[in-house]
Amino acid sequence: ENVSADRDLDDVKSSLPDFFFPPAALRRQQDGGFFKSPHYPGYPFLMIPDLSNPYLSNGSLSPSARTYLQMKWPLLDVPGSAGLKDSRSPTPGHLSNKVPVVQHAHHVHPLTPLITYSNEHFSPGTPPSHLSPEILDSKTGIPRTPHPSELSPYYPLSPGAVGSIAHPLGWFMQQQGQPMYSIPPGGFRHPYPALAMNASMSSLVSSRFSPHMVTSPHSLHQTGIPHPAIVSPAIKQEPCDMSPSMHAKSPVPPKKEEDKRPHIKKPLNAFMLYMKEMRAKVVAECTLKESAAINQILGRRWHSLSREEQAKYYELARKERQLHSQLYPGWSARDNYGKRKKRKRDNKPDSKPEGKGKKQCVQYLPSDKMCDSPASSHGSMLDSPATPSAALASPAAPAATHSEQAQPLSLTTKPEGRMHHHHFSLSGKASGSTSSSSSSSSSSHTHLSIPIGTSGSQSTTPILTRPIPFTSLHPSMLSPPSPFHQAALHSHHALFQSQPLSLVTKPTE
DNA sequence: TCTCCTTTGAAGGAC
DNA sequence: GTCCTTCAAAGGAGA
Repeated sequence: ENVSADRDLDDVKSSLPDFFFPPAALRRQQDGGFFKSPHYPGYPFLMIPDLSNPYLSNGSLSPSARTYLQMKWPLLDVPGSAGLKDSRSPTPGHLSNKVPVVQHAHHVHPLTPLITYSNEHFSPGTPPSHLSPEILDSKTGIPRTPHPSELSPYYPLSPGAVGSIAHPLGWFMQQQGQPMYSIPPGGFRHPYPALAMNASMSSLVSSRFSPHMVTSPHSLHQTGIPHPAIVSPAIKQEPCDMSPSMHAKSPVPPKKEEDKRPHIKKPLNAFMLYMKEMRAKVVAECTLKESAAINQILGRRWHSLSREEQAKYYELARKERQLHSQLYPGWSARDNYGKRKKRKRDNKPDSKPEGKGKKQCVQYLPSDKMCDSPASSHGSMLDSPATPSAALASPAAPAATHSEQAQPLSLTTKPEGRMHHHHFSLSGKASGSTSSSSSSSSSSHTHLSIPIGTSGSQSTTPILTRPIPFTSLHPSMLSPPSPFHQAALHSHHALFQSQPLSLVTKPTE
């Protein structure tokens, strides 16, 4: 995966000027080859068990965190007390775009290592070395403006916008080459007190971008918030405040105060984070291009992840939410309701099975289209294996799904999420996730299942799916069952022994 | 141009 | 506590 990820990254880099991505040799020189070969390119510091505060008050790594780091990344040289790359370190962490993680970890905010733009990091005066707006060119010795990726790849500048600020997760998203959030081109007037950018913050932001960026017509509003969760109205095509200059040009009168609110996106959940990271890889491996199909694959892969792997993303998501809540104390997910075009929903999952659905009963991943791989899973495969990973990885993790190995004729759980949980859940907590997905995509079941055995009745539509044998799957699509999975499978078998095949029927009207 | 599709997870409202 | 709904990302497909 590392090779693949590096390759992807290199591909991206190769398309950019050397200014942005110095030659590998130079990079190695800059980072001293310190982290040139991380075992895992992502989440180096987020995987630390003692996430609440993996670092000691003096900035050094706590023993437990150090141990974990060493275990997780054997090649990672984890200093004992001097700290990884201490903020006082002569080697700026941001010079390494490989493992930015470490670069931020040492000057971690007490809350989380993700917060690099809390006030304490924006104190007036000369910013610390790791936040220095300039990087000495190793060739000329002349200070140069760092590339966003060096600051934080997580918040690459959006087109025409300037206002990205280093995001602690930047390294995580770098491979995708896309910003997690964007800043309104014209900035905005934030509705939340916590969004106010103080002078030091503002100066830092402006100082961290090259002149042409700062002088962009869409330069960051003085009171703009350099957080990526705020989406550009230009992109989202949603009502949003504009800078004075924009107002001057716009014949459209300012809208209602409420409409001026910037669109603050929801923080990404664990799966979304995973998707962002893995999408490119799946796309590369598979000939499929449709996101819906890719997402199906990703969904399956997600379930095939080990508990530890998922835990990384849950933790990452947790940090992201934490950060988000700090930045936008008054924000509520409800605020975004109705911001996007109302999705046409069928409250009754089957009111119109073949109704407007454009792709009803269409398998995104037909069995004969193996995308030379995996995923190619049969649509029905999507119902398979199950791993209690998620359920155990996080308190909020959903219950496990079932395994086709244990259940030759597996049931699509989409329409009856709750029921699904009741039948297959291996954990006590049955989150609403499954049902939520079913509700949000009321017709999703038809895409993933092979309707069979309708018994000639139109009144009910047994949602049955016939899983594909593992042998028909591409190896890369399925992870070999880990001991954890095996244990889960075992439990699952037990479950099924006590509850044979429960047909989930979908009443139609 | 806009919406749908598809995935999981989080959050909030209703009951 | 349970259930339901919406949104977060992504980009091809279809209207």
